[in-house]
Amino acid sequence: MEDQNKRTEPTKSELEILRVLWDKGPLTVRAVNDELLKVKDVNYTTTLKLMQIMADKGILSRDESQMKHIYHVVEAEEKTKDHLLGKFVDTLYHGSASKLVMQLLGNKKTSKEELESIRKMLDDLDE
Amino acid sequence: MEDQNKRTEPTKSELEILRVLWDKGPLTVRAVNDELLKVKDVNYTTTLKLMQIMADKGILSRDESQMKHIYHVVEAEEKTKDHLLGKFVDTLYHGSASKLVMQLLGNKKTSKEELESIRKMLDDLDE
DNA sequence: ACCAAGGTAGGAATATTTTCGTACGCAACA
DNA sequence: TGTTGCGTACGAAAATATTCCTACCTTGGT
Repeated sequence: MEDQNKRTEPTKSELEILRVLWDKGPLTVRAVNDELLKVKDVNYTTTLKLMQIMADKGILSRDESQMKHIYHVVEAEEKTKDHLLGKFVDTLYHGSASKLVMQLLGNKKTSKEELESIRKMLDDLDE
Repeated sequence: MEDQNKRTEPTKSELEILRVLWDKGPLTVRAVNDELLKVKDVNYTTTLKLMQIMADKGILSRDESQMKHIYHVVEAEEKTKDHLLGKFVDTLYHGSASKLVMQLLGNKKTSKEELESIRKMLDDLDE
């Protein structure tokens, strides 16, 4: 039995920070904030506070050996996403992955290339 | 240019109510609350308030001709889900639908039947 | 030695979301 | 007619999430 279910979800803001760390790897608060600033207006201490909270929760851990602490994500990116995706499928598609994919395929935004890529994955899976 | 982007997302609780209405069709507050009670402990007036707020926001509309108001969802279920799915893909998979599907396929929870169903959809799409 | 720049810590103020207490209306019926 | 059950309305409390002010520390340059 997994404990996936009682896991505490990252909030919206926390997720923004996770995305930066997933993409760029372990960073200082300053670096994370600089990334966020490219997208939205946010005060340095706000990001600091958020990352401290995330560290408290165990979502992040940090290297305090230097004055500029370096934060890194504790759980593997794929595992977190897996959890979030599972919850999403449950919430919107009654747990049916194929219903979700159907919606994706019906979606205008999904390009030919994406569709080809998906088919290839299915084929590869048969081996 | 769509206005999909500035659309205001339903909150978590609002989504729970939407799911009930999507599944069961237009209902009174009492009926929605009864459904929610199967899953969680929630006071009637809480559900009432939430649905009133949703009506204010334009997410729901209601038939007030009877004392027991009947609420129904304004926007088509598929359209709302499409929007939420799009945002999800953007947020977690940099907008790549195939990356999301890859995660889905790698997920233990996705059954053989689901996979077959997905393949069939892709095949059908070729015609 | 001092100052400036840039870092952390933490509490308090805000904003948002969720919950519920209370007032009040209407209809059935003893 | 009065009382009970079930409905709506709405303000305010409570819980969460977000933002930022202020204090203080450390390092580097003058």
